[in-house]
Amino acid sequence: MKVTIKDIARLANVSTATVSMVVNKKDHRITQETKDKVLKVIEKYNYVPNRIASSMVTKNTKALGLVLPDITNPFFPELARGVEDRANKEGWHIILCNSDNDYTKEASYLQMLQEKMVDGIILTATNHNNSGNSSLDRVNVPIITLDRDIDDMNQFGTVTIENEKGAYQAVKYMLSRDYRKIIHLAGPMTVGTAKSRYDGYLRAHIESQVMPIENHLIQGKFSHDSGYKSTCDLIQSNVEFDGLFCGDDMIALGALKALAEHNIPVPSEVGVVGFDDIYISKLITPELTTVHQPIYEMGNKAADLLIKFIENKANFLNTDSEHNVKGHVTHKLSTSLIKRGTTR
Amino acid sequence: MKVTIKDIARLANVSTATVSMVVNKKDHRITQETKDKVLKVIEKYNYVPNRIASSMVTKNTKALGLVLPDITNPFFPELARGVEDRANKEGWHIILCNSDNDYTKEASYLQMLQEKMVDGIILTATNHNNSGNSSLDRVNVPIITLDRDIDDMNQFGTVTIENEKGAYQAVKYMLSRDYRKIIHLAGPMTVGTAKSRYDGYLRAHIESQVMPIENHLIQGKFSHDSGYKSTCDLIQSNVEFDGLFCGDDMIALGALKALAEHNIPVPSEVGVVGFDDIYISKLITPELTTVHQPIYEMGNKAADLLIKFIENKANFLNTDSEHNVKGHVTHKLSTSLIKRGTTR
DNA sequence: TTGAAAGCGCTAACAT
DNA sequence: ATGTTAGCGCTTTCAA
Repeated sequence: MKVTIKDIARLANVSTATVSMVVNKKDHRITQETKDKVLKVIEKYNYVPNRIASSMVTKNTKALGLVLPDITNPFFPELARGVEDRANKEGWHIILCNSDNDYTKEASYLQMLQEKMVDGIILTATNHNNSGNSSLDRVNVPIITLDRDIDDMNQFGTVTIENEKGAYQAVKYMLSRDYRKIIHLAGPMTVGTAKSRYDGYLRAHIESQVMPIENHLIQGKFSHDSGYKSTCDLIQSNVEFDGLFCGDDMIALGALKALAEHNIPVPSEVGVVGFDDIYISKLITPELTTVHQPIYEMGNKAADLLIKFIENKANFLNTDSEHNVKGHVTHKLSTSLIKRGTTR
Repeated sequence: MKVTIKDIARLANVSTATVSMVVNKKDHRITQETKDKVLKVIEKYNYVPNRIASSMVTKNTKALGLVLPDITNPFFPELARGVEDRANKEGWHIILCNSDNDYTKEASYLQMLQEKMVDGIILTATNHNNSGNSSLDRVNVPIITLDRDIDDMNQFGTVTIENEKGAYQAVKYMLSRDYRKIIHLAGPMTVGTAKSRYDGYLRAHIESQVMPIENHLIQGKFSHDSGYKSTCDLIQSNVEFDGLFCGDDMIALGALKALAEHNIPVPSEVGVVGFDDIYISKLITPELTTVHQPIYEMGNKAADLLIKFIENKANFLNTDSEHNVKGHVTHKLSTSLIKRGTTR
């Protein structure tokens, strides 16, 4: 039989109220004597407070839901770690959910998390194109979106990075290194981040007064296979190119593989640039030139904003965040170009 | 104000018991009519059942704790995914904890998880050398250890792989490919898996009647940096070797990097074999020859055993598991050698 | 400084 | 087929 607060109270000859207070360190006005007495009994009987029961009365669970596409994608573990570290610091814990970019799965997780009474949700959202009656509208706990911004307005905040600018800087750099025929191996244009990165690609060309080559945009998925396949096709089709600006690092890794298999020297003949700076980027040879995203920090910041919001230290609305009319907080982190071995 | 089961009951002109039954689909003997009526009110008022309150009375949370060293280490996301998929299938959810191989942190997570009333815990344990009065003894929920077996006997089960055999096969293969001076770049020998893999290395040599070269064992950490550094040192010191059998893939990746930087051709001059088969292994060029671990399946199996144990479908004690005297279940999955480009 | 007791939202045994 | 109600383990107000 599990020992409860009542047992401890009885065994220590005090009331449950007293035990509760010492357990939760709200014991300013409890004598050291009773405190010790209670603590001793707790220790002796290995009492574990039931936080579920606490939650019933305090109405908070100190639990956060973390919904992301797939923890197996190397981008997300670091994000998750950023979230977890911030959360854990003050005794919060996180419930991990993989949505697989599946709208239905996401919705069902969102429902589940609410039933579990999480105090807030951090969401890397699946496409919510069709605004209106989305599953997000039914969510009545604070929700912050991460990495991908979405149109739904139910979230109180968003943490993203400067996708357009990051891409712009990368492509600008490629052009400065005399790469002139740069193909963009993009992610799906339905995803906002993919679109923004393409915008950056274009702006760099325009500002540099270089005309992008014909059919420079190749849409695919954010995956190794996609990058590999696109690049093989490219090589087969005899399109002339000397640069590959990739929508993310996984695409770049796939491209590098294809290039290596066809004995095309990198960076001398073809330059390759990725996006994200996942840790694998610097493990390979040559190391990948890429746009660094502060992934860990993004997770950390999102958790931080969310927790502060929940705790209503409402001064989360300050300084370095920019707000829109609806009180929606947008926190945009900057990227930086990491020049490594896949560009000359 | 949040709408509760009472509200729904009142609005639908039924009792809370009825609402409870339809919400939980224990509605065999409720007329379709009342069911519909209740469902309509639920929908209309967007009622979200409070599972915390349910847990209070049912004494189960459908929550599992997952404690692992670091989700950021590429071995673990796949494990976590295996766990999550199995858990989610039947409505369980998981609480993710990163222990950083820190004993204190692990203990505090274990405590927290119990307070949150998880129904079970899946643990990739930090070293529990000093048996006796470990933090595990204080855990009173079912716990299953994963990947690393430990001496503590509180856990009801363990899921691991055949480390010795996997290593044995790998080294046997290297020898068969005429690599004769094989260095073992091992993980810390304090970790059981590292020790077993070294045992396999030795057995392969003995059986093949090949004498391991002097100073063939180099201990390090299971990390890229460690592999890189060890290999650089090796090259600098002019030790003659033609093979590197690595304690895990991260070490192998580091070794490959060092080799590439020193222009030592792989696999012609030096063969490299890893262990784990993390997905990165096949993204690099040349692809890494390695010992495949069914990582996802391990997570899946652990969650499966744990859930079945909790649900007391106690026939989890069957067929392909072997038991020890104390009713402890050990499930050992097999490895397989994946021959790729880093061996000739 | 400490205790008594109401009540959080729900389930399940029992009653009808 | 549906309703009544005790009680899960805790916190917190109010009283002593």
